[in-house]
Amino acid sequence: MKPAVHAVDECGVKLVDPVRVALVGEAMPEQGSVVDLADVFSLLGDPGRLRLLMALLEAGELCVCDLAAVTGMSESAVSHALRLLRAHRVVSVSRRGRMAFYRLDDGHVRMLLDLGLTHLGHTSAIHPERDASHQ
Amino acid sequence: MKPAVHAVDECGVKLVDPVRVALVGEAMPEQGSVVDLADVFSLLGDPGRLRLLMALLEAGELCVCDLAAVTGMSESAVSHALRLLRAHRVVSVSRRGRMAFYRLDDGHVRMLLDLGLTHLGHTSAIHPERDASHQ
DNA sequence: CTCACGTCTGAGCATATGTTCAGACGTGAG
DNA sequence: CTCACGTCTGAACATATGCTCAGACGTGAG
Repeated sequence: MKPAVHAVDECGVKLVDPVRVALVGEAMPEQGSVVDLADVFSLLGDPGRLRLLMALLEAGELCVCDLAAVTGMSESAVSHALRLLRAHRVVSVSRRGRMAFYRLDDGHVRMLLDLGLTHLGHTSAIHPERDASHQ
Repeated sequence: MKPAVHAVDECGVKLVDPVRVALVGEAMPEQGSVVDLADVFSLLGDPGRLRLLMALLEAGELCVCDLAAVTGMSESAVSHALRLLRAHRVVSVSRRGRMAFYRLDDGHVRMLLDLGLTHLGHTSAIHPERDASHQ
């Protein structure tokens, strides 16, 4: 059905299944899109930021110092993290007086977080030994 | 309804809304779980790995050299990335002869990838200026 | 057996990332 | 106005990350 060994494409690169490679290559999203998506995942890939986002998911809206208290991070670290999230439109600010209240502002990210929490539930069901205690 | 200014909790930390902070703190997943979830997101946060996984999502199964061709990475880089994904049980190998064929091996990750692709679609619909050309 | 091939691996390097520290900024209280 | 407070910022540092390079390993062809 297909060549047992390898073939060589126009550019001289060795391939095992050139047909499938070509098809998959066509179906792949453009470079820029992949990088953008990777950026989003990367944003969720830091424990500190992830805790910030889960706190906002739970609370709806929190100020910087309360976020610091909930996540156990320094207020400076929280501010840096929130700046990143703000730049990617993942969170939004509303300032009242001298305080800044943050909230989740991206439906897709909210879905990713929900799916992630589901994953957590399944994982702790599969690995009960990790289910020590709260915090 | 709530104190206009701040309060101080038992540990001497300044808080604006101690009640909400306590509630959210209770609802937060345990530290270890958050770190594990962050690890998963982090794994998807690299453009190279993300392209590898999307290629596998599309093709079902591919060998290392074909993965290198599809993603434009070196075979060494692909092998290093696959080792990481393998260690986290995101992909699985089946060796035939001297070739190694990889496939997606985590349902949750597959869902995250699907959701991500949806996000991509919406993003390019919202930001048409990014919709240059294929690849 | 001997060799070529596909894959894997460790070392080394350049870069990216997250934190702390010190201080600036804007706001509201006195 | 002056000061304290909550927040933001840049610099500096330590660490983590991903790549390349060179070579090792196991397998199958001759």
